[in-house]
Amino acid sequence: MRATVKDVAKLAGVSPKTVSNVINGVVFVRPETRARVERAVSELDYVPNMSARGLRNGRSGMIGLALPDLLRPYSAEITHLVVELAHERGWGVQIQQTAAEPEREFELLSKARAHLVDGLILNPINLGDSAVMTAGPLPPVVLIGDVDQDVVSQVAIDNVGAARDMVQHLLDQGCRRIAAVGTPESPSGSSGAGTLGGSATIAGTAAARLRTTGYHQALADAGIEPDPELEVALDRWSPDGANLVVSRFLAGHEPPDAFFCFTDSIAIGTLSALWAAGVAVPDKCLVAGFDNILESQYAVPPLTTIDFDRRAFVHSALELLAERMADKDAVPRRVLIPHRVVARASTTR
Amino acid sequence: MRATVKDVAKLAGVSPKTVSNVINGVVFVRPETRARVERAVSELDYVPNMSARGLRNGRSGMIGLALPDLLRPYSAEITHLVVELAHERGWGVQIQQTAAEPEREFELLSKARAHLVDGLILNPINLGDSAVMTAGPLPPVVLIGDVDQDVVSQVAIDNVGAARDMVQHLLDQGCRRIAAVGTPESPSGSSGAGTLGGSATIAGTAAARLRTTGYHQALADAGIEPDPELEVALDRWSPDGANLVVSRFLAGHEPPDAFFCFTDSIAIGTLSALWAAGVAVPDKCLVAGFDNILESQYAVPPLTTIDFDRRAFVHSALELLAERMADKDAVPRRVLIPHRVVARASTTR
DNA sequence: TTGAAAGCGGTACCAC
DNA sequence: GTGGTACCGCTTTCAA
Repeated sequence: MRATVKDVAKLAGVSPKTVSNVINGVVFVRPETRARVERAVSELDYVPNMSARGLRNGRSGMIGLALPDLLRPYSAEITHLVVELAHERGWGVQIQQTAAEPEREFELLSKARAHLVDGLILNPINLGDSAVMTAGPLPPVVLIGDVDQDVVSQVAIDNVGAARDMVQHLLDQGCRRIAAVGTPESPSGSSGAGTLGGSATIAGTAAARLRTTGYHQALADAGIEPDPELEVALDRWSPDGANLVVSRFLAGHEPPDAFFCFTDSIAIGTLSALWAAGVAVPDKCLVAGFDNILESQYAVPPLTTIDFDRRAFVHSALELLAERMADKDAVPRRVLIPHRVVARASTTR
Repeated sequence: MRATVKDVAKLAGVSPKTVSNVINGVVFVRPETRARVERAVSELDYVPNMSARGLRNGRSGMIGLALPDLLRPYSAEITHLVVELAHERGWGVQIQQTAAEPEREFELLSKARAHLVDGLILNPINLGDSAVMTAGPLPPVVLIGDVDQDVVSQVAIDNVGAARDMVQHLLDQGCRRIAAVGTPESPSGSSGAGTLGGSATIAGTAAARLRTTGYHQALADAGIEPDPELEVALDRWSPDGANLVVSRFLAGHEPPDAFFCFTDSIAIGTLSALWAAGVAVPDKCLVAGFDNILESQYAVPPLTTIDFDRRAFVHSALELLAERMADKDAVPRRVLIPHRVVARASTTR
């Protein structure tokens, strides 16, 4: 049977409270007593019961991480960093997949309120309908990614600016006819090359809208009229989705001067479609991505992309969460992480 | 303040026990009583406290998933499926990263014994030194991936057979000089092209050894003497590591007929190195991977790889875990998931 | 079918 | 500095 504080206390000849003091090491305990307790602990192979501790303290020592889709390499990098940096703070990480379903986001908040997690890092997709905006008393929550709200703390990058910078970079390379891949699905379905079916939709994402805005701004600055035909909508930001819509696009259009893909995953699918269509990159057509995932450097050819300090990004998220956990009434903060264009072979001839 | 069972009971005019019965829906409750309780629950916005329930029941409703490195796309796919399939069983998933450090694997088992998780799915790297093999009473554990042991349940694929099949495929394409990328580091450091530094080591992994064995077997079957120069060691199975060692290899050797890469991530780094060196794939050199990650289909060129049913793989892991959780003394089982070679453009001229 | 009370394992409040 | 004790919220005997 499992040993408890009482067993340890009995063996060490002290009270349960003293055992607790030794384990949590907060108040001063006479070294001799401490040693006796520690010996008893190891002798009985005692491990504290987290459920009991959680019940008593009202905290579980775990945070929740909710991402729309764990398959995206971007998600994997975020997860990796959250787990690592949370570990440094002594927090465990419970992971959830919201599949862009508001219902799942709601379920999460319940779990948080059920004291399963002490706080939540949430990468929302459909925040408009999301529970975050509607529910009453919230657990400590930090949003990652772009969302228009000021209810909870948030860490993000300047999506509009980054998209503008990237399109500017493509313009600098002499491109005029620049397609965007990953634009929000238009309700009318009139966009360039059709869309891919699927339950998990990313259309309407704040990021998609903001990056489209940046794309439009850069074109406008260069005096170029946006061509709706060049806006390729996508309902899932994945290589397979991108590969499909870009292949369709190429079947119906001349290749543009460049494809600005809203994520590196999209860019990888785009590169594949161009390769299959026999369009050489960067000789005939440039390709740029967004996020600088690890794989992008080893794409063929290596991919130009938007980079930002992901570790700083996640660090800020945890910092903001810690703030909220310490003081539920702290005023929500918003942290913006700087970005830059990383030019690689896919956009340099 | 948070509502508790008592509050609900009082409002509904019943006892806490009845509330519990309604919530857990196990015993029969008079519909009228049930309705009253349910109304009280929603009126008070009651959410059960999981810590208390966990303390009482001795189960937390969560399982732990421990992977050596969350960055690998392969890990991301596993995580995705574990989270999804565990969700279907009503389990939460706590995620850990062991960084191939036995110490972290040990920490995990502690957490399991601390009742933070009810069971553990562990992808071990250094199982030789791992706590799994040494510790006394284990929580329910299922290993994923190849390991030589019969202490706990396990789900795996036939690494030797799969590697042999893949090399056979390359031989069938007319290759004779076939390099292997990802072989274990030899202690003497005498292997092909040197290795990459780093704290997280994957050398000595069972998978690396088994895939090397399969590679040797296929060569032997074809009457080809293995050439140690063609065994490129790698201490991290990542694109950057592979890109580096393959670039070095190409600087010192003629390109082989083919590279058999021990994972798709390695293959992606290898494709990039070949592209940079101006070696055309598949015209001058074939490349094959292993795992069939989502990205491999959209590599340039699309990557030949070993595929297996990942969903079945994870499903089996959860099934085995459920068995162990139900009966700690159940005899450990081992499930083998079938594999097949998926031939794509990277190995077909 | 439902109610009352005990207890899961730790910790905080108060004494000493 | 350390010991007793109540109590966190839920579930599970045992009675009614």
